[in-house]
Amino acid sequence: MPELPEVEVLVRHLAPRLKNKMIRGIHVRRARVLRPTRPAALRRMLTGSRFVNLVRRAKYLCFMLQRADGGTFLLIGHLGMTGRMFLQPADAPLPKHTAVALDLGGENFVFEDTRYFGRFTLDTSMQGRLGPEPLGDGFSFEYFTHALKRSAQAIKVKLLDQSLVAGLGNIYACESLFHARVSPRLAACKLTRAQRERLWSAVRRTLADAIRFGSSMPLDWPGTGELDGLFYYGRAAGATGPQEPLRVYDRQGQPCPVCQTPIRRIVQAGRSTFYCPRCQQI
DNA sequence: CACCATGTTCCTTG
DNA sequence: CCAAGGAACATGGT
Repeated sequence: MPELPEVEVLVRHLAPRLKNKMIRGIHVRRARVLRPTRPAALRRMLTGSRFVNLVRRAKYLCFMLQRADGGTFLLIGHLGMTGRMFLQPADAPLPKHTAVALDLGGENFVFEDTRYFGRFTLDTSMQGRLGPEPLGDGFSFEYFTHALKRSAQAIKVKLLDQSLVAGLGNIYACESLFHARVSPRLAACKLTRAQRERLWSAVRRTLADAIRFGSSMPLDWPGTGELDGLFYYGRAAGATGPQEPLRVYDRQGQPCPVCQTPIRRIVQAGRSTFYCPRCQQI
């Protein structure tokens, strides 16, 4: 479900709603998502702590908490493929695939994840392996050029490498390559300067546009509404608005929005890639 | 039954 | 040592 834009929109939604709230208790229904933190350790740290801030790093949610004694620490969340996080009234039943729920008094903060690939942990070690934020200053054109220079791997696969640039997933990697008119099969070191410039810009524009899109409508955070679809941005009941602006992802066989050539699906590094074979030639 | 799914990590192979 | 590929994780949809 979540790539950088979905996590960003979620963080903006949750941050003001969690700020200063105290955790009264914690239910761990699926200890696997805590790895390597143990349930007792998480309970000891969280119970009695308050949320002081929430920020996004790549696809991770970084909850900053403060204990009663004043000490602060980080809780790291990741939505995996199917995770959701939302607040619901204390008397509402927890969803079937609730992994963790935090008792905030009048409401529960729920981490629900059908496939349980997500994380809810005190382990921060993955942060050191992440590349720069694609929308930040660290992801300069010079950095991008240097990072692609010596790799013969397909550019699509490189865009999914979180140590190169952190936050792109399968959807936005495909969409960015389409916007840049670069073939996903092109070896990273074979991109021309013009192609690198287009792709560098397209990555940033595609992500920024998705954040804007996700921010522009009321969203169905628990995903229980009928309009919940492929994407995190299931519209809240009764909401109207533009269609999700994906041009090639999950559209194999459908006409390219630019040239009408059927969109093609191939497999790279075990993941589907969608592209227009005419607009994105090698 | 088959195959597919927004992600990450681990293991094997070269 | 590194790069690349594949399987595993777990559940549900088509």
